[in-house]
Amino acid sequence: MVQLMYMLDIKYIRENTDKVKKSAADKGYQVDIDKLLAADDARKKVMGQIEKLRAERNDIAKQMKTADAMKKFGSELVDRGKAIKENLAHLELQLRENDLDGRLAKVPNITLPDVPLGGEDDSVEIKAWGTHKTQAMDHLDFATKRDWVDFERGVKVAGAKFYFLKGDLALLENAIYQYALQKIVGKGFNFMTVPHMVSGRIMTGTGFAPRSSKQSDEYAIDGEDLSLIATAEIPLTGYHADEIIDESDLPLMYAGYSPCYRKEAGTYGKFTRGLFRVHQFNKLEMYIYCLPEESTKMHEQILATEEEIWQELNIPYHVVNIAAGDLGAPAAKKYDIEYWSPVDNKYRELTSCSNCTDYQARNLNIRVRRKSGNTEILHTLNGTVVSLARTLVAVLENYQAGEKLIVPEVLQPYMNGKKEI
RNA sequence: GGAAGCGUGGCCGAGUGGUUGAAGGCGCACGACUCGAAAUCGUGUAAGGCGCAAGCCUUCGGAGGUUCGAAUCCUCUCGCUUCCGCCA
Repeated sequence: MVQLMYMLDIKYIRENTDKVKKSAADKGYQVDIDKLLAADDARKKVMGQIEKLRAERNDIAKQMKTADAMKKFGSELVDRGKAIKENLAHLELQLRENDLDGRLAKVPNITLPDVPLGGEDDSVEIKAWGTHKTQAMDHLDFATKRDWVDFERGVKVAGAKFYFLKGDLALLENAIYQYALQKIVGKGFNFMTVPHMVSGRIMTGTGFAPRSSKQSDEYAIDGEDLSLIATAEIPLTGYHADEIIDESDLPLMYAGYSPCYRKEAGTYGKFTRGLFRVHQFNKLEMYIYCLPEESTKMHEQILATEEEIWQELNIPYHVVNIAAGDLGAPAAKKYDIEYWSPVDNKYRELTSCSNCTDYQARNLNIRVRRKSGNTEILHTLNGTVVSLARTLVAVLENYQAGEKLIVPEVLQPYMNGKKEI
């Protein structure tokens, strides 16, 4: 049932070699496409020989079915069959050693035409909203003073970058969650809870590395084929793995809430203080399965929904079209929303939404059945509704009033009507 | 964790060594009937690879093995169900 599925279609790579090479180079990936194509050539050649032998084997089996033939040619056919078996074993070993799949897995998704070239600094601002505040107390100092957060005991219990949220700040996190959940359900997203661990196949299929110890940002469970999820995007992608979905059922819009576990190795520094970059945080994520021709439109819709939230929370932000060099392997295009930090006097990442086109879907074998009856790989997209820890940072920086913190108006219903805490 | 049973196409479900890539049903598509629809009838309908095509090959949870030949027999493995144990 499970076919060989590739990150990118070998046929597509063959027909669009230059485009694939360029996208990989733009993204900064080291992949030798020529070698990959050579491996595919070799594979095809061996496959041809194998198929010829198999055809002969099947033919012999067919002849053997009648008792007559068995009497007449029995031993002759059996001998030929035995010889074929040996040859096949030899050729099939060659095929296994070719490792085309392994090579294909390293090819990243191609980028869409309107993705800027270059690295992190080359991302393009496409919109800015709101009025910047010019001054505020550091969120960690402010929250620590109010006894709202305890990193020291987080360290004692689990290690650096683990924390406890306490009292009104913990309640405020819940209020943000409730507000965002109502918002997204109102938009027609189907809310679901998700497994917080996934198998290696789902992890890699979504585009995350499960346990390649060094680069991996994910926590793997020792002795099990399980990793802690880094985002609800991962189980939400796996949800429809190996399924064929009727065209009339698309788009499928899901929302998942989960803790997100990330090693964040080597990211200590000035701008990662406090709650901004931690090993565990809660996040509400939206996820869409759609027709290939609709993914661009869906991407804009996801972005619009994200913007609506920051406008209602009245937090100044801008939208950035992320440059190729800063895109992960699965994304064809990505928008980040960054809020204006009056503490750091710069924009800092708050949410992110990606169009992964057919990359994740191909890898996990998720297809659409067209009205014509044909099947086709569909497209997937993901976007942050709210990432709670970072949203708290943004609110803490933007809503200070002396010793107190104003509760954003849209959150007050979820804070028992309190206007400040 | 222990025991037993099961894993077949978009879905349900036959099939226990040789025209079975797979009966039957549902669903879906097209056609007929109808003013139109429902119902009914007819035809078609797994996915993937190679090939201009004819056609060939692969796949019956996964990986090995036995055999001239495997959905069917053996081993391992994963999943599901039921019973027992444990427990929120």
